[in-house]
Amino acid sequence: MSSEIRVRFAPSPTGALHIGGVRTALFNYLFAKKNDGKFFLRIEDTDLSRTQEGAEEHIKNSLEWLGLSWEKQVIRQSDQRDLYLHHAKQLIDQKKAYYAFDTPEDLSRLRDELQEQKSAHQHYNALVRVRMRNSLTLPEEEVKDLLEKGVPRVIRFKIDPRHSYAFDDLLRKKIKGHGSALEDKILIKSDGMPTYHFAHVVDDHKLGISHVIRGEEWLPSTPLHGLIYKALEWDLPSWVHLPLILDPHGRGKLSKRNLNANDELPLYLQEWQGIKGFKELGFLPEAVINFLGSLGYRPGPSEEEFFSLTDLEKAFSLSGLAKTSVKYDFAKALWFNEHYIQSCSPDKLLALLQVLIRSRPSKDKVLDPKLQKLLQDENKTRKICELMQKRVHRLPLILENFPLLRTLSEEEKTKYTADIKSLLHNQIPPTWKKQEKAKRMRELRRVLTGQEQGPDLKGLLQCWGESQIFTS
RNA sequence: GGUCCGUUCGUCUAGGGGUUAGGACGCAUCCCUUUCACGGAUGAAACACGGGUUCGAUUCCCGUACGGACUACCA
Repeated sequence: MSSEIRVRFAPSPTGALHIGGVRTALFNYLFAKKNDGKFFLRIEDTDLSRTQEGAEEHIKNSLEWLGLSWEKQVIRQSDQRDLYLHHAKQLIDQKKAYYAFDTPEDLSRLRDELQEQKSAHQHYNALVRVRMRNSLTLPEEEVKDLLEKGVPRVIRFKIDPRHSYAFDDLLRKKIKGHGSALEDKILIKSDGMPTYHFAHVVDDHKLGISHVIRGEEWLPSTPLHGLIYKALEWDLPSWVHLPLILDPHGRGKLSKRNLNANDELPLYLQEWQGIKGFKELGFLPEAVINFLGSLGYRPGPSEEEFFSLTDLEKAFSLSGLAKTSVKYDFAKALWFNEHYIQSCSPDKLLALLQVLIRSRPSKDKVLDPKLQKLLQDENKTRKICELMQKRVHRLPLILENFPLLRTLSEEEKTKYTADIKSLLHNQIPPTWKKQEKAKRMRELRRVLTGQEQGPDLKGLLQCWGESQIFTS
């Protein structure tokens, strides 16, 4: 076979794609791009009960938003259950796997028992299988009978406890495992669907995957996966286990339940079941790429902090990957986004803001009528962008933080008209003494906006325009 | 409990047998400015611990501690 680089991202459609998964997808994609390889998407929907409506679309939309493209051929595991069954039966014929008829109650009793005995390894293994109901212990006739009657059964992989095994991980040293610490894992569940362990091996082989780049949570089961490859007499892929993204305090894997309710950190790229993602919060895809690409990755000893997807595609190397898990630092994500908002051209920023205004969910706060009026004028909108560009780290803040115009009392109008008119003509009012400019400006800002601080006051006045200021 | 992985400022990291251990985020102070922000400057802040190996270890080896992952007919 060829030495072509072929990688895949294989999420389960059990919910929204979260940023840990996105990062895994990103590194797979980059590795493929850098090496002129192929990047596949595979939907791992072997657990029918957990598959969620819309999740597959959500995953695809998220990747698309970031600009990650995948091979047209998308594999869905639920479409090919016969394939897995075929290979599992092949293993049974070769005595490398066996049928097991234990009921859930049997297994639960077993677990309790092993726990009580404080057994070193609390597994369905070589020590245990000899006293359970399976095709290794039951008479051949009875097994045949049970199978014919359609009694629920699973297919388990037979682990030889006497051997120890070692496999390579490109990021680490050898991954070592002892047969005695491994379990006779289930390959095919009683509903006929394969487990992850079996399905992904079959599919990765079929797709000719050269490198399995996935999260570190799979490291402990990699010896099992290697053993399955060997049992099937297939070539092993190279493994790369990416360190995990931990919650901000490093207390555990980043997940919804690990976050405090008041953390308000986005976990998704795009909205899912009412929870806003990076996109809805006003992040640019460039910022998210840069942020995720800097979590556990450095392009080299360069001190450059900013890189685009294209930069990464050109330069990506596995040697830049860190071995240590990283904490989710949202402040850094905001900083990247601020940078990319600041570097937008006026046209681009205007376009982004217009998309935002159009897609604004109705349940969000209603905009101030005066602001709304400004937004109907493209030149005014452009001015708003100009005034706010250097002041926000998320797009919607351009609107949310834009100072509102107070309604002036008649008395105030009389008092400030001359000053306002001067400033509208870009001139400091002639009646102001030089040393009181700051004081006057502050006073005027307070009168007009009710705030002590904000964007350039002259700019604000010109944006609002004379008629709005006085006719309200 | 068992198995596996990891440990450089609070966070992301660079580095690597001899360095003033470098950068970035965040934080603080100052400058700029009509204010805030932006920008600029400066500052505080790290090699988990103990043993080896070595002339010398933060860097290599071994332990310990700590952290994380896994331990489902979930992925």
